[in-house]
Amino acid sequence: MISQTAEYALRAIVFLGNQPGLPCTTAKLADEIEAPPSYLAKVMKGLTRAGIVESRRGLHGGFTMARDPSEVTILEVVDSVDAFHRISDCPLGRPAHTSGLCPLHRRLDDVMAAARKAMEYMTVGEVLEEPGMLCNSPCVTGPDPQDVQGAEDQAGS
Amino acid sequence: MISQTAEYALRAIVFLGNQPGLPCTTAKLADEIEAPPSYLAKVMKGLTRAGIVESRRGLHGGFTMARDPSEVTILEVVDSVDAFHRISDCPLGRPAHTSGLCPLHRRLDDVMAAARKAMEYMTVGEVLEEPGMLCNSPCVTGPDPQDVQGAEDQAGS
DNA sequence: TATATTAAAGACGTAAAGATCTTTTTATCG
DNA sequence: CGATAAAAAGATCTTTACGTCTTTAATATA
Repeated sequence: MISQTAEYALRAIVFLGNQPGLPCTTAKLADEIEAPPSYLAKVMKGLTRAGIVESRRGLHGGFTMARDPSEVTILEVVDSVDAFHRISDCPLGRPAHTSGLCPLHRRLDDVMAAARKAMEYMTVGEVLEEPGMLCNSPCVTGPDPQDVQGAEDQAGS
Repeated sequence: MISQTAEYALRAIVFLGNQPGLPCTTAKLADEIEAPPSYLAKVMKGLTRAGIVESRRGLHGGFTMARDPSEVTILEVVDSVDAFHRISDCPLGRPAHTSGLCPLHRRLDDVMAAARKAMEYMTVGEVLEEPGMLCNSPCVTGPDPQDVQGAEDQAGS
């Protein structure tokens, strides 16, 4: 639902939002948010094109927030790198459904709409203001992933 | 968000729910719901394992609903073929976040939770009962996809 | 102006989702 | 029993998302 690409974008924005004015290079950002540096470079291009961050090349360059974090929604960030689609047309292309979706797809679109709306109302500023350490705050001394995986409820035999 | 695989599963369930008792073969189902037959066969295995449909091999075999459509939620169908995950652990594995997510990931998990809950409350029966033609009803004479693509609002340059 | 530093752009490689095909197993019917 | 019809199982192919690498363009500083 939220792609890996969107995850990286969100982590990057949260980090940049925490250092207003200070440009951060792709390399440093990647290190901070634990994203692959070369891939992050691509992701940042999307954020730049969307006008969420500003980029400066050359020495002392890097990325800074282009707008106030309180004016940037989570949805904008997600959409800028990985368009989050609603269902607007019948996936089966039924001519009878060109105006209005069938009961099934209307419901599925409702789910999408709910998720979209939830993200539209969440701003980056809100996330920053909330007390509690962010993932990319330097809150720990060493990385210790602990590899807690599994123990998911499995319905199949 | 709702994968192609889940789409096929949902269309199949809606079709089967419309013909209680009558077994439908993979080939017929695929034709009706416009899914690739060989791939649909795989998808149906997931639904069978989850106990949502029953399968019968041999002549006059096929798939039928194993439970009443009103007792089957959209979420169950989606989960049976393509587990829909919540965010339970910090994606960065921060030891400080083993109990509780950071402000960002808690919000992202909220979005997931909302989507999940929405699907949990939608039953297949509800979809079937609603007036309005379903995508896979034989409501049209010929397929005319019309290829209406594009014209999406684009936030970029 | 020359050099170092940085993002932009794009070619290329990898992994996972989506899709196809073949073989095996189970069932029906003559 | 033999033939046919169907799902189950699994090998393989394709497409797309994810990720790496190299080259180019822009910016700062000496």
